[in-house]
Amino acid sequence: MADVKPIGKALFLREEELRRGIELMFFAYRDFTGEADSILAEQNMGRAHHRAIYFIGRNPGITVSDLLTILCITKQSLSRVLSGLMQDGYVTQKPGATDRRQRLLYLTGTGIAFESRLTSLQGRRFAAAYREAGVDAVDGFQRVLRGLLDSDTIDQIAQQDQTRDI
Amino acid sequence: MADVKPIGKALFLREEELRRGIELMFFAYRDFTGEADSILAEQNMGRAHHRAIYFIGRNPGITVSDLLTILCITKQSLSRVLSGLMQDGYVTQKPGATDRRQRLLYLTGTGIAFESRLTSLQGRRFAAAYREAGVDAVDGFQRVLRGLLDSDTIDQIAQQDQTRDI
DNA sequence: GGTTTTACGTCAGCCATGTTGACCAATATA
DNA sequence: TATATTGGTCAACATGGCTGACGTAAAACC
Repeated sequence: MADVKPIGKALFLREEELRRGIELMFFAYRDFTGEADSILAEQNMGRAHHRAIYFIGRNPGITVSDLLTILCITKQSLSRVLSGLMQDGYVTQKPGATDRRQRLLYLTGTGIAFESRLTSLQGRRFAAAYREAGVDAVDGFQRVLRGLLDSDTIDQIAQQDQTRDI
Repeated sequence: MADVKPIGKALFLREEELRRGIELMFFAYRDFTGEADSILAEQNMGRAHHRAIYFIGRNPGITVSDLLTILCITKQSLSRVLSGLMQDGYVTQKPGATDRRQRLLYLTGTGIAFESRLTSLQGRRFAAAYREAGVDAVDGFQRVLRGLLDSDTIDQIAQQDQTRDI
């Protein structure tokens, strides 16, 4: 029976492997974010706050519209989160030097400390996974993840890298 | 200057690599789920429905409590989603043969077709990423993702695999 | 056989985070 | 000066998490 339909068997294995990838993505993302989520909850924040803090910390002086482009949410959703973060003293803004309509976003000292706490937590998880899996695995991991991206996202990441390297 | 603090430099590269992982996870997960999200939206469903449909399809006859264990959400959250799915004819339940308190969950024909549509969409994305990245990369990808999991999740996945192989 | 535990459902209400649409102010630019 | 852009804000809504309380049927146990 097993030898009669080698093609069917191959397809079955293929689907099984694809499902394994889908499921691993789900579980890994959940566990990866879960740890940070509980720290955020202590400060009455959610993932939306985390994302804003992370990308402001990563791109100090980023404009609101650039942050919107990265996060792919509406202005209103971001605005709500940002007002909270500014009120609680994690983020400050200052008008753009050339274009004074822009409000460039920065983390405060508190914000920097908090970002660092969250990122090192997630970083430790990654470091452990990388260490277990080995260097070659890390390369493969990143290659596959990049392959999962929309082409828009790829462009966007490339652009961000350029901006940082100036 | 670059040669004076090789350790600092190494740490910088390390942090940069960890951040790259964190960001790739965020973008890849978003893009990976985004495509399915828009199909789900057409049927007035969200990701919660997708997860339920997926895991019921993957484990036909699963009990509500086992599904809760997989999803890690509250009974009430799942209940809301399941009632909707049963009302709309994607899912049916039947009492357990040995334990009649249990309500074993199954996809209907409609449910199977819908699950298949969503999974093949996500599967195609994975297949493309796997193809681009190569076989070794896929192995590395899966090893790193498994390294990101909580130990509870690892046990849980192992147990699911056993159940399916019976 | 009676008690306790388990599996599941349901009602009410809260919160975070996403959405749309409309509208306003300041400023840059053609 | 007219128009476009950047950003904020208000109202209203949906989804999907959560808690707590309570009910019911069936299984398990003493």
